[in-house]
Amino acid sequence: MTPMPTQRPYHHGDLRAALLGGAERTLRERGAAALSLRELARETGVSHAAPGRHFRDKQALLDALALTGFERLAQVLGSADDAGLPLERRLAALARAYLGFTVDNTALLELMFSRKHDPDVSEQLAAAVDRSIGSFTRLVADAQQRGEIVEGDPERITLVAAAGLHGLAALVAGGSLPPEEALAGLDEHVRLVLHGLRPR
Amino acid sequence: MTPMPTQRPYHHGDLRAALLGGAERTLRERGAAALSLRELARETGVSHAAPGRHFRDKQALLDALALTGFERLAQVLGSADDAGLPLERRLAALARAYLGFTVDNTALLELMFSRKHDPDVSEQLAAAVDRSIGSFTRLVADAQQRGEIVEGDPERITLVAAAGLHGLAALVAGGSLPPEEALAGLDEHVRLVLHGLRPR
DNA sequence: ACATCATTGTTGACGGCGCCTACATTGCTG
DNA sequence: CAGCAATGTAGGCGCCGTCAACAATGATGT
Repeated sequence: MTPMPTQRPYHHGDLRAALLGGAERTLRERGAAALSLRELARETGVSHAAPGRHFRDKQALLDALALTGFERLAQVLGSADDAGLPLERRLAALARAYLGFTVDNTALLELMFSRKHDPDVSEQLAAAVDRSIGSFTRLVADAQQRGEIVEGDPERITLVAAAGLHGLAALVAGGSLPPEEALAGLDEHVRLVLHGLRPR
Repeated sequence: MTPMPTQRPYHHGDLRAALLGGAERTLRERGAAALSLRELARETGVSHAAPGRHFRDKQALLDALALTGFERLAQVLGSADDAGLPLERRLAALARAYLGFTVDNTALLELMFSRKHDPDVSEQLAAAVDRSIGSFTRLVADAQQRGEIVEGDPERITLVAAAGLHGLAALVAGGSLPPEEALAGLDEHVRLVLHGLRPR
């Protein structure tokens, strides 16, 4: 008979998902630098080479994590966007959602924007990114159509609107800006982006 | 006699500086992940444990690099700031300097904002950061005094002005935004930050 | 049903890494 | 010029990522 009946069967069943889950856990708890494939394998209860069957190398695992990150971000932003809201409140809601995601997933966010991605996955990644910023794109398009914001290349406008937000997110993710401070000043931040720094 | 008269003497002379220089070189050429203390020691012509005499551990070396980065950034921004310029051009010059530094030192910039710094160096680091954003602080203070921008907490105003810029820098450093694109749209970006997205 | 084969897991090994300890050489200081 | 602190060397430890060879399993076609 098998030595230990409580052992999982030889085949795990869904090792890939288990690895991704475990990886995101340590990512959240101890950061990306602390992520080791061997430790991950140990925690998941498989041999140290098992992860290699599902991810060509460590970077492939990180790429997969980044991809799921963008998908979740796209979903968060998508459900936070309410086209019925007045412009300023609509943008503020999006901003709050984005910063909330950042605060809850700092290490993941760093990963998502870290440039080391395999060209193979870059396509999927680019698509996921598009879906993520899609909420901002829609907001800008709507507002322009209603004449509520300046005309001009919508892509650039979106970039201006999103860059400020991403700057805050990057500072928070990097530890240079306390999350509370970023969240507290958000409404004011949105107001200033819309109305500009010049006096009325 | 010594086996090889062309060899450096037993003591290097200024190993610490040599290590920092070599480290920044590989940082620039192959990124932070590719930086290995042993390889660095090899390239510098010392034994693999020699770096340990000057940097407690790898993170200490990275911290020192980040510190020099902030000092150089502060200098770049300082000499790019011309208090005599009209507001918009003055801000644009600062923005261009910041983004230029980012493009020329992408990996270093990532390091500078990466949160993993030893509390011991964090003080020095914070001071260097203050000197870096000092240029923006001064600009905001001057402009407020002249009534050229809105009143209110100068720190928050500075944050709004700098966050948009840092967002662009972070996207460039992370590889999500091509440098040319960021630089090309800079003037427009500055204009929109000052005047806001709302129509006049 | 069952042989065959692709998939998925295991074991063992290799070289590289960061870091530590013990020791060697050098420069400084009294 | 003796002694000591600073600086470099040699070797070893445990961990890492990756690879190759092998084992178990599940799926497929007849």
